[in-house]
Amino acid sequence: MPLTVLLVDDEPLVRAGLRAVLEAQPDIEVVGEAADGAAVIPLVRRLRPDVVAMDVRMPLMDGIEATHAVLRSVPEPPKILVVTTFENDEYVYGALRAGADGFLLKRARPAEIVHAVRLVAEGDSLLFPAAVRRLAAEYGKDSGTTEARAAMERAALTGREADVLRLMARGLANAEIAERLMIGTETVKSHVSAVLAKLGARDRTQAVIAAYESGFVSPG
Amino acid sequence: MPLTVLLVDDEPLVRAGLRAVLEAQPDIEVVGEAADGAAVIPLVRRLRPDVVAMDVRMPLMDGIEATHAVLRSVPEPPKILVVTTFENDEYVYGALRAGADGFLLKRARPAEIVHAVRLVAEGDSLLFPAAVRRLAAEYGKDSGTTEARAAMERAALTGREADVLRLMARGLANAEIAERLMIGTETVKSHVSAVLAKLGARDRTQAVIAAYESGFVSPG
DNA sequence: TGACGGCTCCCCCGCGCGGGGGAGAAGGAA
DNA sequence: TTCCTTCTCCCCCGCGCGGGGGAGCCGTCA
Repeated sequence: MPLTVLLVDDEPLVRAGLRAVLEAQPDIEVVGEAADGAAVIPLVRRLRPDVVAMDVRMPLMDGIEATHAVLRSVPEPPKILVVTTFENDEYVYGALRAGADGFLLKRARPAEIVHAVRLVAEGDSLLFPAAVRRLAAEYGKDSGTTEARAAMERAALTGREADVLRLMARGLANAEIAERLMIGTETVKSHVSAVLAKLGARDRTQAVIAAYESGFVSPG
Repeated sequence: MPLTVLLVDDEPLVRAGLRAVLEAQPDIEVVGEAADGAAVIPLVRRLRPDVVAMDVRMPLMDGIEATHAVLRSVPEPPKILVVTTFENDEYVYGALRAGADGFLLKRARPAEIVHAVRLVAEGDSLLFPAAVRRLAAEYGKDSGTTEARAAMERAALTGREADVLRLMARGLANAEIAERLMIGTETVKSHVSAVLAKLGARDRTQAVIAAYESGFVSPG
């Protein structure tokens, strides 16, 4: 009996990616897809998947509400694996509180994705054990950084720009970044300018602030 | 090359149990044992284990301090798997903040124990990802890295310098800070220079990073 | 009374930063 | 193929930033 998975994401591309990765496994079967949280409940009722891989950010009904609904829709609800782009997504905490069983970063490697699906399917308590769940319950949330995070998403930095921003956020000067990345300082300047433009920042300090506020980098 | 594990627990019985469970695996080798956190560092230096299974509650030096010490003892520190009896152990949150990679309940089944060791060894980000780590930091209320916070305290900024740093951390230029504080730009420059000198920062970007890392300002 | 620290303001000076251009190479998509 | 993005590197130029000085005012404390 294969491990059945239901994919829920508003982006077809992401669904296709997940499907490709998961179907490559002989014992995993993607039994359905949904583009929005509102469409999930009937699908869960009919397909009874073992795992629901759910995006947190979706139109109409987001992953938090959908998680809530799914868990109350059937007597033996599927495991919920929350899919997100940013580690410090406020929505993740919300989903956790709603009863999600695990979460997964979109930039995870294929092996990690498969791994995560198997883990939640097994009901592995290492993912979101009660202790962590309690943490989330007591977490005050609503920090107002949603704007910053949205801005960071809209920015759509390229890989190299992200590299540069990470090093900027560690206090490195252009020449130091160039040395670290083994490229010329003029190249670094180009990337820095691109980052500033995309983030709407006037100087590197504002860019670094945006990086912190959006959770692109985290203190500690 | 087997997966090497170092056991740290004040109870010999627990160590024996873990050893029995882990040694039953052909690819896992228990390379050493310690009865207290204080004894861990030299062992880690000598044995270079892949994973340290560490009890949080121990005499002399507890698992939190020990985790801290281990992570600073060698350039490529082992993964720390925190072992605890209770799920809601406050010490677990402390260990998490100290940089532990995963945790394990003593009442876990043998298969789960082996599973957990393998997971942390693989560096699986599903255990304690940054989001959960941040959650723990939030929960503990004391934000910021301990070192960074200590540095900020040592800096002993004057009231005005603190004002200026706060505005710097909001991305304001010197002229804007001057306007906001109703003082001259030259005055602001004086304060900025003082802040940089006290924080050991080379430029305002590094100062702002220090402000975030120390919890002087918080995202959101 | 003097000494000290904090806040305020001023000067000069070097330089890294950021804007505005342009341009070639590589690789994927249409 | 052509088109586009990404990454790479180059030029010039203005300017804000930060360092190094100095200085006056006003409190507190010895």
